[in-house]
Amino acid sequence: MYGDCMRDSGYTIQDMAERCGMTAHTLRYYERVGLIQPVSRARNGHRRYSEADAAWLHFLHCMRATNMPIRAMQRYAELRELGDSTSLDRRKILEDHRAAIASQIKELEQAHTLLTHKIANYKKIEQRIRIGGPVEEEIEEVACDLATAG
Amino acid sequence: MYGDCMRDSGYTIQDMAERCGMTAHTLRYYERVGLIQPVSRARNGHRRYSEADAAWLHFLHCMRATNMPIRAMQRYAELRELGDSTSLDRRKILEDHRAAIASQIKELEQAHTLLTHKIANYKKIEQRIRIGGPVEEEIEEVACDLATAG
DNA sequence: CCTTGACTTCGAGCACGCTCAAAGATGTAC
DNA sequence: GTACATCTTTGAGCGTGCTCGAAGTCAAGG
Repeated sequence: MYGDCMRDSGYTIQDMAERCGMTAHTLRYYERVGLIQPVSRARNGHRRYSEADAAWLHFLHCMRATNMPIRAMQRYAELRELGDSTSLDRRKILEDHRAAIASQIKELEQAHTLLTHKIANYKKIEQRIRIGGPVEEEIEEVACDLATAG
Repeated sequence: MYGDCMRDSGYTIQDMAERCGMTAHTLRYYERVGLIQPVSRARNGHRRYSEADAAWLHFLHCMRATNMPIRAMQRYAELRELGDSTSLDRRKILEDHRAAIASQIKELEQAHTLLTHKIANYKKIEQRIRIGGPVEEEIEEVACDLATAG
């Protein structure tokens, strides 16, 4: 396919997609919606991503992976383009998202605990089935009612 | 509105929605797609939810809140209807979801750390702005490149 | 009797975040 | 020069999970 002369320095969209755990489609989409500034091009018109692009895209990926809405990311990207004077607003956005992350972690941890209880309960039920004993849905009293609610 | 004779025992859909942090729309939707068995009715045809329904819906809510797909919840609900013989399959589903939760927590914690770094960095930048010093984007070397990538 | 309000069903619509298809350009290899 | 791969743009389409609107029922209150 492509030899050495069309490199024009930088990552191709495919390279970048692999590096950031996104698809090329997504990278173009992010550019379209303003999450990343127009990427520089090789002479043939193909995108060539820089290291700075890589870092920024990696950051975007982290934010999306933790459920920051595209809207918020757009707002952040916009402020970033405006320079240092927007530091406060940008920090606010990050602080809000950090809080959102904290509350997600809390919910996930609660569910994790619940599941651990329920899984233990299932193991007990399976044990009863194996030894042919009576299978009652609620074998033990667990901290949370939910462990035996299904 | 409703006096005493139409109670017919059980929570109304509104009560239930509030109790479980969902909307009445969502409760009907869950019933439609088989996440909950047809709910018993008052004589006027209105739904009346039992305590058992409440526990099950609360569980469903926990699973959805931690991003279990509706599909998986449907599968689980289906097995639940089939009784104890499906214990193993159900446990597998819960174990899979618990693993998914663990990996979400991991990702969220990483992002949380990253954000803490970035926020600290923004505070430094704001400090420089206040004292009128030179504002360089990267004031400190932080563990993660990303802390200064935007 | 008429209004009010909470419910019912049903199907359509929506927000989000991609994801893809079509048509075309360009560069490499044979 | 022909095949092939990789990219380009544009606009449309899709999967998920609700969310809503329309039209109707039913009981209570005035």
